[in-house]
This record gives sequence, C-alpha cells and structure tokens, in this order.
Amino acid sequence: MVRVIKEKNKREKILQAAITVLSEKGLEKTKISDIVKEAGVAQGTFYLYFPSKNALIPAIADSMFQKSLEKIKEKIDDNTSFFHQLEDIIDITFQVTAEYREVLALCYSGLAITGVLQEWEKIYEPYYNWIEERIIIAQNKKEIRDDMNSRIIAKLLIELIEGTAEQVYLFEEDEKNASDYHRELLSFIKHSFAK
Amino acid sequence: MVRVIKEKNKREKILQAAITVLSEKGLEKTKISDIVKEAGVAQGTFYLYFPSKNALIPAIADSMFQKSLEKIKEKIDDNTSFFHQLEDIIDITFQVTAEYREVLALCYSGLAITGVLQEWEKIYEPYYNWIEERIIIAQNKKEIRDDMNSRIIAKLLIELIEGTAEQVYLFEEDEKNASDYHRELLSFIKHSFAK
Amino acid sequence: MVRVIKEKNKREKILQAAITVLSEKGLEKTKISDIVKEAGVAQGTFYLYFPSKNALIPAIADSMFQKSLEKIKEKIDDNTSFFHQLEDIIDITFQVTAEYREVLALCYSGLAITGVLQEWEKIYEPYYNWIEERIIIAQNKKEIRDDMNSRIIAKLLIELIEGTAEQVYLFEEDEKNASDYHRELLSFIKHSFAK
Amino acid sequence: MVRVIKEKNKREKILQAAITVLSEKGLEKTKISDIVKEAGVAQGTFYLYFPSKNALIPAIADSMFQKSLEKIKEKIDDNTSFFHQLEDIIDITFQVTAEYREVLALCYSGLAITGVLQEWEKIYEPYYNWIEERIIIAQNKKEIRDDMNSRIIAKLLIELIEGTAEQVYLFEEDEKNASDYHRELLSFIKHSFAK
DNA sequence: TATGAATGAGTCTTCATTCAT
DNA sequence: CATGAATGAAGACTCATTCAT
Repeated sequence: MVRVIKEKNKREKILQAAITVLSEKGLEKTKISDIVKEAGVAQGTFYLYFPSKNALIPAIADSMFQKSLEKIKEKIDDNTSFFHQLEDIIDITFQVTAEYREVLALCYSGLAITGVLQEWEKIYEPYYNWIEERIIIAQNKKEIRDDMNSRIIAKLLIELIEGTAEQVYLFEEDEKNASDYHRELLSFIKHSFAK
Repeated sequence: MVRVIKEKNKREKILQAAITVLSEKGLEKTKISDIVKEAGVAQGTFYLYFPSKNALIPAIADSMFQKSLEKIKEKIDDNTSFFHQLEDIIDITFQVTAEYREVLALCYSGLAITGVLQEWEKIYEPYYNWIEERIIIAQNKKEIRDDMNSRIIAKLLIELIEGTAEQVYLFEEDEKNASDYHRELLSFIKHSFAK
Repeated sequence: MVRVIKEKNKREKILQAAITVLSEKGLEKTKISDIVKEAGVAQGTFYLYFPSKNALIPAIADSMFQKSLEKIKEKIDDNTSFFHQLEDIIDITFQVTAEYREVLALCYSGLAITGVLQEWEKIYEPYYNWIEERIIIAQNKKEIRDDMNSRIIAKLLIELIEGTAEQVYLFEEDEKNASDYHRELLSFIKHSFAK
Repeated sequence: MVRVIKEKNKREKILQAAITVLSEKGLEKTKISDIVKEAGVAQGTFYLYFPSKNALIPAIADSMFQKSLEKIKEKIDDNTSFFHQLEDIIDITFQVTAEYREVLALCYSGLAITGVLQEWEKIYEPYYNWIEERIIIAQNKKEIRDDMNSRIIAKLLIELIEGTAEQVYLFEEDEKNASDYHRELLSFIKHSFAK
C-alpha cells in the first residue's frame, strides 16, 4: 500500500523538480542532472518515467493546465451572471499567470521548439468546452448576444484573456499597470458580448 | 561596386538562409553548418555578421516584423473608416501568419529561450504606436467609443488579431475554418469598439 | 518434481535465449534485457545463473562445441578408413558451421574481446586429442605417412577444415561453391597425408 | 605543400594512435579520449576523419594488411622455386603475426562484432589474386600437381598458413614450438602440392 | 529462488566557436 | 573580408548490475 503511493509519487516528484529547475534556469540551461538532483533520484530513474528531456515539456504543460482549470472550475459559481463569471476567470488567469510566469513561458517556447504545437489543442480542449458551455448558457439566458459562433468565440476569449495576462506578466517590464489592463480587458470583452 | 553590393548582401543572404533552414528543421535541429551551406558561405563567415547563433532569432524576428508592418502601412488607406481599416489589418495579419507560420513559431520560442522577452516589446513598439494613433483618430472622429485607454486597447487588439491568426494557422489542424474565424473576430472587435 | 525440472532448465532457457538473440543482433546490440525478455524471466534472474554478461560467451562456445563434437563422435565409424573418416568430419563440420554461422562468429569475436583466447584451447582440447588418436591409429595402420608430429598435424587439420568451412559460410557471399571447396579441401588433405 | 603533408598525416596519426591504444587495451576498454590523447589532437578532430569508433576497425585491418602484403611481395623472388617462395611466405606471415598479434586479434573480433565480415574478403582480394598467380605459374612449370582449383587452393593455403601462425602466436601459451609448427606446416603443404 | 525498480558510472558524439592562413 | 579545419566543453542517454521485497 505504502509502496503504491511511493511509486505514484516518483513520477510526480520528478515532474515537480523539473518545474522548479526549469523555471529557474530555462530549457536550454537545465540539465537532466539538475532535475534528478532536485528530485533526489538517480539519473537513470528519470528515464524510467520520461523517454527524453523534451518529453518533459508536454507533461509539465499538461500538469500546469490541469491545476489552472481545476482552480477556475472550483471558484466559478454557476449561479452568478456571465459577466461576473468572466471577471472571476480573468482574476484567476491573471493570478495563475503571475504565479507561474516562467513555467508558462517555458511551455510556450518548449512546445514550439519540440514542434508539437498541436499538443496544446488537446490540452486546452476541456477548457474550450467548458467556456463554450458557459457562453451557450448565457446566450440561452439572453445575457449576451446570440449571433456568434460559440466555439470560436470561446477560443478567442481564452486567447484574449491569456494573451493579456502574458502581456502584463511576461512582457511588460513592471506590473503596476496590471489593474489597468484588467479593467480595459473586462470592458473590452463586455462590449463584445453585449446585446 | 558590384562587389560592394554583393558584400552588403552577404548578411542578408545568411539571414534568408537561416529563415529557410529554420522553417524546415526547427530551432533545435538547425545547425550553423546547415545555414552556411544553404547560404553558400564558409562556416567562419557566419560569425563575421552575427555574434552567435542565438543572435539570429531577434534578427529574424525584426526582419519579419518590418516586412509585415510595411505591408500593413502601405495597404491601409487613412481615408477609410476605422472598421474598414480593421478589416484590412486582419486580412494582412492572416496572410502573413499563413505565409510565415513556421518562422513565427520559431520567433516566439526563440525569444523565450534566449530569455529576451522584452525584445518583443521593442520590436512591436512602432506597431503599437501606429495602431494607437488610428484608435485615437477614430475616437476623435467619434467612430468608436472613447472611454478606453488607447494604449492598452492597441495592445489587446494586436494580441487578439495575431493570437487568432496563430490559432488558425499554427494550432488548428486544417485551415478550412479560417474565414469563420475571420468573421467572428471582426464581429467581436466591432462590438468592442461600438459606441 | 516438475518444478525441479523446470528450475534446472532455467539456466538452459536463458542460454538458448541468449544464443537466439545474439545470433540476431550481434554482441554489441544485444542487451541483457533482450535476453531475459526472450527467456521469459526477470532481469535479476539472469544473475542467478551467470555472473556477468561476458560470462555468456564462453558458456555459449562451450555448449556449441560440445554438441559438435558429440555429433562427430557419434557419426564416425572407427572401423572405416582414415580417409573415409576424414570425409565424414568435413561433412559434419560444414553442416555445423552452416547451421550456427552467426553464433560461431560471435564466439570468435567474443573470446577475443574478453581476452580469454586461451579458453579456446581448453575447449578444443578434447577435439585435438580425439583427432590425434585417429592420426596415430592411421599411422600405425600405415594408412598415412608417419613422419609427422601427430599433435601439431591434428591442430593444423582442424584449423584447415574449420577455416575452410568458415570461409564458405561466413565470408563468402553465397554458398553455391560449397561443394567445390569441399572437394578441393578433401583432395588437399589427402595429398598431405599420403605416403 | 607542407600543408598537404600535414593533412595527410593527421588521419594517419590518429590511425597509428588507435592501433597503439587498441593493441594495449582492446576494443571495449579503449575510449576515443585515449586515442586522441595518444594522437595529440582534439576529441572532435577524430570525427573529421572517422565517422565513428567502429569505423576504425576496417580502417586498421586495411592498413595492417597493406603493409603485410607489401612486405611479402617485396621479399618474394619470382625466380626461385614455388616451394622456396612458400617458405618465405610462411616466414613472413609468422613474423607479421608475431609482431602484430594483438592488432590482428582485434581485427578478427572487431570485424565480427561490427558485423562486417564481408569486408575481409575485399581486403584479402589482392592477396588471393597474387597467390593464385604463383600457383598457376608453378602449375605451368610443372612444379606442382595441376589437378586443383587454383582459386580455392589459394584461399585454403592462406587460411592454413595464417591460421597456423595465429595458433602459435595467439592461442598457444608459449612460442617455443614455433619452429615445430613451421616445419610441420611446410611439410604438410609440400605434400599437398606434390605431383 | 525470483522479481524488476532503481541505480549511477561512464562515454560517444555533437556543434558553436575560433583562428591561422 | 573570407575560409574551413580544428577545437574541446558539455550532456543526454544507456545498460550492466544490485537489492529490497
């Protein structure tokens, strides 16, 4: 019993160590030896759980994303208005982006480097679906205009929110404008959905 | 004189070769030796024009971006309405993204790798400014609502348009939905700006 | 009881698996993991029966050689003439070489690698002795000339027969000349022994 | 001019260093780093002249063999009798085998390991041809019996001489019997060829 | 005996960069 | 400016072996 828990933890342990080290040093400068040292396992053990260094990136992206989505789903109250939900989503996205900025940058670049851009789509799929649902519900409730392709708009919405959060926390030199971006973003989106 | 021109072109020749090879093979798999072979120069010659391999990425990004912006500026007619200009911008962005999809992915990843994310801002600066100007003009002309921070909205706008284009041409499996995305995007933005 | 038999066979099972895999992949590319997979036992089990990977080679060589010698001894009729016996020996040597060509190549290379060339001598000892006996008997019977060192000639003889078989089945591209070699070899030896 | 000589020497330098080190340590234990240290060049330089570690073996075999054959050809006097020539060939083969025993063992095992046994044939081709010529000449001169396939007998002859030399210098524990082997071998062959 | 997850030492190879010509 | 042979640091990955169960 204890054994099973241990086994399950070993992959997770390596993954967490990888996130830690990669966040600090970036993809190129991170050596497998750094990761296993951080994880407290042997060099060879890494290769029992991951086929290669590059295989880490999608695994991390997936892990990161799971957490974000969980956080969002758990915070959002289905009984509040669509716009209120939107605010919460933006809040959380900004928070998560701020907290994990290095890892996110890593994921973007890593997926591009390793040439598996399509992986993103698979990872995002549940998020797209979940947002689309909210949009359809809001359309049915007549909260927002209904002459839009809910699927595409879900993607644009996520793209816009995450892109803005990245703009603030990854590209911008300081974050003091975060609240301005936040406000403008919300306003921009509200107008887009307004009937 | 002919010689001088040739010499002057050598940097450009290497840059073009780099774009070609990088587009085909991706960042990790592209070796300097591939680039110089493609360019038809000696290995050492590369280092006469670029200080290092990593220095290529910003140079390419810059080159790419110049072309895009030029194309946009030259196509946009200042006398048409803001929304008409918007349509043109979206058109061109989609075109450029489609044409240079691999290079763009490369630029994103490359900038993240080399840790010079702030470079982006410098490169984009003129574009931000130019869009901001259009927004201010449109606000003054009362074409669009004026309760928005023109600077921030310029960034959001560019982010949204480019993000959507990338969605279509980099992440999506096929491009047959391009026109749907195009239409929804335009509609989304129009509603945002509407008074 | 059945269990005991099974256990006893486990070493043999591993040895056979090793022969199979090594014949297919060669020494360098064969991993212990391949062998145990083929044998259907666990990785650690290998080390219950063999102290190391290199220990396989002499074990295989020995096993191979035992079989060959048994086959030869059982086929040879002591009552026939020396030259008739020679023919049979050549026949069998050609057969065995043809059947186990990869394993033989392996044994040669393996013995050289592990630096235990002298092992060969030990393994061949019984064969040398046996051939030498035949030679002495034939000398006593005046079937062949007797001005030769029976010990040395036994070695030369074996060397020549096996070398020729290897020439045909290991080095030659096709085996269609096997019978020519066979005939020339026999004739060559006969003349050597002739009074 | 000096430059050309230098270039030509660098590959040769590495090859000689490889022979030295491999003779001492064997294939498995020899590291590229040992070879380049011995050769006095950089690690990477090795790969400018040889595609891999394994590529050394055929190159060494070839080099070794060239030297032997040259030595033989230069020593043999075409005007002497076939049997006299035979004696010289045996002499030289014994000498060369004694001198380069480790390298020869290496070549045999190495070619087997790397699975390129057929290379041997290509390398030996000129030697086979040269011996065959002598046999044919001797047949024409009626020095030896002419009811033999000169091609095959050339191979058997070489096989027998080299095999015996290896027996003496590679497998035998001490070499004090060398002259006995030498005498028996010559006698064995003479009888084979006798009319 | 049997297992197979874990170990970690060990090395081949790559490739950005340099510099003598 | 141009060359391209030479450099050598650096690290991903392998795999024989061990040992707790």
